[in-house]
Amino acid sequence: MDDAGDPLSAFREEAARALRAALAKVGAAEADLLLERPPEGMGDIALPCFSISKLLRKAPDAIAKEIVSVMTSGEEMERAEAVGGYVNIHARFDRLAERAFTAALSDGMEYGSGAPRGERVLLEHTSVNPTGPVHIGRARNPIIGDTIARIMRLAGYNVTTEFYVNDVGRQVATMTWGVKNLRVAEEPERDKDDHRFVSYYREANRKCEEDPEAQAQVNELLFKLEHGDPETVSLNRQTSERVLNGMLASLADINVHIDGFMWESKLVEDGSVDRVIDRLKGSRFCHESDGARHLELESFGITGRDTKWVFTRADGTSLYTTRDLAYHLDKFSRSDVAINVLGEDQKLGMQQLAAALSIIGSERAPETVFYSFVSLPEGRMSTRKGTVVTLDDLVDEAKERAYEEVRKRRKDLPEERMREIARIVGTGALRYNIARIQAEKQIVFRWEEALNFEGSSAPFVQYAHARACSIMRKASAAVSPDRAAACVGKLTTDHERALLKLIAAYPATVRECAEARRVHTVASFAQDLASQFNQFYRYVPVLKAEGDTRDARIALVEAARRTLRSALGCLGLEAPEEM
RNA sequence: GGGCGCGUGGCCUAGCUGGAUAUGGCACUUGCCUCCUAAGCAAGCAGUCAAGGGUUCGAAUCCCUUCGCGCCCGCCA
Repeated sequence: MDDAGDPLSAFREEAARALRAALAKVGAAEADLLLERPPEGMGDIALPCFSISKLLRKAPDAIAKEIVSVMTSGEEMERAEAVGGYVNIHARFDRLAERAFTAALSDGMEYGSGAPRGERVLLEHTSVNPTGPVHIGRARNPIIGDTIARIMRLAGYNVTTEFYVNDVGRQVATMTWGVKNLRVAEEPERDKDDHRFVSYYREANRKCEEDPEAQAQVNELLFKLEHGDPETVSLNRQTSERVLNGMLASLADINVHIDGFMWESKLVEDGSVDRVIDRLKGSRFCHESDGARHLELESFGITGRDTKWVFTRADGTSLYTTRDLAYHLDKFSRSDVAINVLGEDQKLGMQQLAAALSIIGSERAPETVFYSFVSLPEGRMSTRKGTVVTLDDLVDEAKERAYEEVRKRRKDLPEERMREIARIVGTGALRYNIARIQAEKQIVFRWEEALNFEGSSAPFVQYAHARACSIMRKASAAVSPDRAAACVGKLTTDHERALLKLIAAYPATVRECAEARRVHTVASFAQDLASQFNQFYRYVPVLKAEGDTRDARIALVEAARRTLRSALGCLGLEAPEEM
């Protein structure tokens, strides 16, 4: 693996080698080398000696001291010390700084990039029913999905994102029936097809609840859909496509763009679903009752009231999960790693899908990132009931509030520029606020939190970037990597050193987040980096410094700027040059 | 009834393959713009890491029980 882009790797490897050798010398050659990051100011890498203590039957601190005394020195290490049962190793700052500057300031490759990897990653996200506007209960999906894609791409993975369009199910059929048979008087809240058609969807649902005849008609439409009745298929495709386009416009507003689409109807039309059904029928887990077929999954660790997994209705038509099974087989044929971003309500479904996959002999299973729902203080959102805050409303409100903030401080800017900054800052605040929280935690949506413009927020990070840009504009020229590396000795203050160390940690952070398919750690890294930069900015003059010191500081600002921009990019946020 | 997840200062949150004084932010109080943009910086206030038990030299982290919240257990998607 190519670690040229990671300034810390040489130090980490040297420290690991030295520690392993030292462990052998003290008679603990077989101990695991679990290294961790010590607290601020206590070095750059640490070996806890507590588990070794069991092995050697000695006090941890005695072992730490012994290890330190037998450790060899190296190019990358400054010193090792024993503190409270830990061996803390400090990196040689100059070496680290040289490597960081070389990696961060070289043109042609974004800082943080990992070496290209061979495997194809197919990342499915969002995939919501095209029955109405994207609301914030769903908005977590595109934000998490798009951010994972960006992080993984930077880390070197070959990622394609895909949206699975559920255009053959009952929900869409209900909407299509409504569009065809109902007349909805109310004007849509917005002149967009997702907002327009959701009224028909809601009205159709209401009708179905009170009128069995309407319900029967929807069922008939559903049957025609699955049996390829041209007129029905075409009308259904038209409505869902129009709603989908409305949703995609909303997603584009928060900088989410999807590479490809798979229409569920295609899997029905091209026979993939029938082939899957045939394979399931041949399984010894397959049973039939009243014409419907199901798999008995009790032996697959699935528990509850019912362990049946139904895959064909009595009329022979397929169900959502059956079609999803066909979709997964298709995904496997096009990728080496398949990742899904799904709401936590899909957990059982995914477990069943994995069981079904193994039953039909697939060696592969998708990897899934689950997230909990965003709810309102008054409870859960529902498209059908209309208790939603739409993404479009949220984006408008964010831009409006950000505009007020811009106007407060930048009266010098032309209107158009103020609007542009407000857009960047406002939509950024939204994305950041979702991305910063661990996927499995529930979120209760509150306007004042979603549109927070200070502290742990996108604007905080963007502001640090804008400040760095401001310095770079005023500095006559950027500093070359070689020139920067030559004056690292001038970086002597704690503020400078702490900032540089954070910058140096960026590539490893990106790599780890990509591997763990984790988003929120990049958000907190960005926050830490911005905070450290702001302290540096406050206490360390750059433009007023002279000679090598000035060049070293300009190089540090430029490295910070590039790192901030890249981290913002991972989060799908724009990096404004002024705010 | 069963399964999965979450529960950290008034509010939001990090840490959770056990380990060094539990991380940041919001709110609140108080300082800092003749100085590269104050969307900033600094200081203060604030914690029985849901509760109880267990394992361990050591538990926010692992195990058990209980409580609270969310999600799921459809011939819906």
